[in-house]
Amino acid sequence: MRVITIKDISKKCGVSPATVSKALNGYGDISEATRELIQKTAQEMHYLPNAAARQLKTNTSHNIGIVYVDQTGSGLAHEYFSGVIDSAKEEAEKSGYDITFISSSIGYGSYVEHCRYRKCDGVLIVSDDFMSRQVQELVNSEIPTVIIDYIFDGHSSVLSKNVDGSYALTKYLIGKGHRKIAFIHGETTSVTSKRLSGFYNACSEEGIKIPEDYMIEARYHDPSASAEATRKLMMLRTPPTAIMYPDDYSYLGGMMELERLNLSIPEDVSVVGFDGIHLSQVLRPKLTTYYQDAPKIGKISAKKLIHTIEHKKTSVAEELEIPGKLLIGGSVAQI
Amino acid sequence: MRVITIKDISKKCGVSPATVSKALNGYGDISEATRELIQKTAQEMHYLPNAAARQLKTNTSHNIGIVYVDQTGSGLAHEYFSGVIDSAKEEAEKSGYDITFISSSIGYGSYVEHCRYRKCDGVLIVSDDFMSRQVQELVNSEIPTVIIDYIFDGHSSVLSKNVDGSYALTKYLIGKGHRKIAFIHGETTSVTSKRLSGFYNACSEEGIKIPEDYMIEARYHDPSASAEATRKLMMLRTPPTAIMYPDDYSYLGGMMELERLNLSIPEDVSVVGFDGIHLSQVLRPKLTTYYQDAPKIGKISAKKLIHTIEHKKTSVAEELEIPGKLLIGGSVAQI
DNA sequence: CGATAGTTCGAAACCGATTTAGAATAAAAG
DNA sequence: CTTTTATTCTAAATCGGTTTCGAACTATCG
Repeated sequence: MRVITIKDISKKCGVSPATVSKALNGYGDISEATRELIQKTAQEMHYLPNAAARQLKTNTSHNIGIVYVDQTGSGLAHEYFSGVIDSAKEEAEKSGYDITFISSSIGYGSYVEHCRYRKCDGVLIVSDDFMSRQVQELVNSEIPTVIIDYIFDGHSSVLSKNVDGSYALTKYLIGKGHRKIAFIHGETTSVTSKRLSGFYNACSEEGIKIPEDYMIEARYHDPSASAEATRKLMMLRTPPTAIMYPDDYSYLGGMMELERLNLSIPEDVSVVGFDGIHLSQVLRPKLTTYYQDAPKIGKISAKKLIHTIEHKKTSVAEELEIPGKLLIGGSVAQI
Repeated sequence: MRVITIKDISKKCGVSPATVSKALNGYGDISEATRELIQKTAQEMHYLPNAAARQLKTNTSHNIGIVYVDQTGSGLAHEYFSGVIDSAKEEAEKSGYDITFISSSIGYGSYVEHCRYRKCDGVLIVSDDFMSRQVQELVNSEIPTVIIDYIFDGHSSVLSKNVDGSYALTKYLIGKGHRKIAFIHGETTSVTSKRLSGFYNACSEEGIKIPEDYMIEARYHDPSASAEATRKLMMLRTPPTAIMYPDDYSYLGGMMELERLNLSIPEDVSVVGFDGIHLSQVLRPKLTTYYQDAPKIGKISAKKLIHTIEHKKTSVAEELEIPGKLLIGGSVAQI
């Protein structure tokens, strides 16, 4: 049998299509009796609204785009981002929104155009590269956006309590007796500057002065960049006794490099990460790191985005900070 | 300014909307001159077709659904599945297909209904649970499907060369002198039976008889199931010298359990996994495992699905086997 | 009882494209 | 110069809903 449309129901019920539409969409000017009849009939006939028709007329798709750009090319394999996306998806679905990936812009001029073509009601931006023209253009477009792990003025962001996280890690290291602490930090972004200030706060509280060559920039999620930074650090006249990595994934590069240099963790050098992905907890020694609550971040950002979509006028931009947790492993030695 | 429609272009060019549509879609009955004019104008005006309108009329969405069910609840965090999905996405986008997640059926009766509502031209099924009614229903629907890691009669599947993989692993163990090999294998599925036959082939070639209690079923991607199985195995009067795990992720459970039992790898017991996810290669010792070419699997399945969609009548169901690779780590001892 | 208000419903326009069937014109043939 | 054929274009229907505005009817009120 053909696909059931609103017209089929209207015939069966002896009412007009307009009435059916209203009955199904909870309009007030339909009597209880006909509403029930129509709903029952729709059920019986396995009626399924036509998303395209609805979208065409209402100009909303109940679709959320996810822009996920991963410069390092490891795809969805980043556990942290995967976690965020996955839980955002779940949350969105609860409100009847589906997820469409806007990762690529092939065939369209840009992300914005891709979103417009698919009429995404809103977009979640999870990216490694917020500086790209395409992302900028998207953020400045008419499409509601929520941004993960980055701050754009006048837009809502969701991120971890980065200051706290990095502060906690630093404090922990200091508590273990470390004074010569190196920080391999990510490229300059709003997140990085927060982590830096957490770091400096902790240091200055303890009266510790960090030499300049202990601070090295290395791209997030890029093990080889962190490997190189690690090498540089350990080559210094006075190498650090502890290294903070931009993230757990990057730490893998450091780990390998230390292996190559025949240095063992934590005997020769202590390390901490950031993210608390599953991976970090199965390494030996277990990595001491700051857990970012990816599920919560995803959930909150979906909620915020949907709220923004559905209350365009009243909704205001917010910067939402989600608490994480210090995970203590065995990667830091007492000295 | 408003969104540009085909009508705006038609006005500007002094032709009918019909002509514009045809010019833009490569119909033959349009003169070169007008076609060029129209295309240029469309460019200039930043025309973007309305996906909904097109979909409504043509009844195709250029949208591919991905059903990803993850019973274990770890979401997209499974690196293998993430890899498959990610590369399928990339491939699909090359052909102008977008990806919509059909993971949930909340708000719809079922996956099929969800797909029908969004008018997915086809569906990629990546699941932990192919026995579920919903998946069955979807596979038996009118919607073209390609299935990852499972075989449904009359449908296309893409999977690794499981027989070879498990054969290679077993052979490797035997080559290292192992005779007492236990196999913690996944639940009964087409994939599992292939892996079992690869295993038995290798064993019988070498004249090795595996006792029944060396064969334990444990759910795929369930570390705790594998942990329990590991415990059982090591409690046997004559425990195995080597254990094969259903997959790398499950191995983590085994790893922890062996740690708890104070057994070291590979000195006390040798282990191998299956999947070759990144994780397995940063563990120490590095896990010996069979790498499944997730990117290739994703790519091929997207290709096959799109081909099926675009050549419904001529396309035939295929079972595509993608070769993987034995990754030799340090988790197997010579005895 | 006529006027007014309130309920319930339907006609019709509309969203933006695609596509069929045929019109108009030009070119070729007789 | 008429007829045929090819070429290029358009009118109009259509996809399946939503929504406005008014019609029809019933109930309420003075």
